[in-house]
Amino acid sequence: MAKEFGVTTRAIRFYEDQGLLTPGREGINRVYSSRDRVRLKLTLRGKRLGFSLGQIKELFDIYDSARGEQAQLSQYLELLAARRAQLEQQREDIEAVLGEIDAFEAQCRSLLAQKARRREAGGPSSAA
Amino acid sequence: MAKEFGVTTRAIRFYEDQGLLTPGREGINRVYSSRDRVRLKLTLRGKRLGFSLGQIKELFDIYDSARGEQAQLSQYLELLAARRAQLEQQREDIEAVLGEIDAFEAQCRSLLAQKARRREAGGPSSAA
DNA sequence: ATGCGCCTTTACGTTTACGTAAAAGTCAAA
DNA sequence: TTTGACTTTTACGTAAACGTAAAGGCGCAT
Repeated sequence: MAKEFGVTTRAIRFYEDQGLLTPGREGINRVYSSRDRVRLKLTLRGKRLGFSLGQIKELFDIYDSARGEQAQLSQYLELLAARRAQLEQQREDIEAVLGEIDAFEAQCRSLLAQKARRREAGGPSSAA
Repeated sequence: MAKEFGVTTRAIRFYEDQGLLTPGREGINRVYSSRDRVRLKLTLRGKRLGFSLGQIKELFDIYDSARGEQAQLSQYLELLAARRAQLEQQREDIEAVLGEIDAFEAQCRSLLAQKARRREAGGPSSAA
């Protein structure tokens, strides 16, 4: 599974220690179910978004106990709302940074074009 | 400035150590320019997106040496493209997670509604 | 002069998320 | 049966990003 997802076995076992994965055993060897594969995928996605393993586990735990009492359900809804807010903040941040990157790229390209024109006009000299 | 941005002075000084901020001095005391304020804002935004301080510094350094040689400019464009790719991946991830949160929220709400109906119909008993 | 509040530097401590051996068990091929 | 490839557990090490004292300096109000 490590190769499959491009992570080390150490990382996978660490996720297991943290309760993110719960592989079965065949004798002593670990057997990963499709559930584990999904969870690993979600874990890596969470990581790409800057979530801590603890936060990711919270979400898993929530999902697992979806049949809890209504008080707990309400609590889950709260947590989900918090996550949603964070993600929307991130989305805003991403739009902002992408915009700035666009601007800076354009600036770079125009500088390069300028230099190219100067090379055509003024000859191959690099002097001013 | 710490209060202004809701971070500790320790964090601010740490960012300075890492070369993200470069406050001036009045005698021994630090004086933060508007440039520092902008950089702190960008730093915090980067952090919300899961960038490391090192990555953030790279972007600052790039921005600072925008007047480099064309070889460097091309290199900068490469780095910008890499960052853009990462951000677009994150955007995808965010959309996916937001979608899942929506689904889970809906599921939660329907469960709560069900329970509410049962309370109306079957009386206040919590049994099945 | 001295206490108070604020700033400064220095330095060790902590958490997170693994990396990196080390030592041992297992299973199949040669 | 021995070797090699793979797995397992155990455990110490590490980088990042600060937290948290500790110890002292600066200015000023009393």
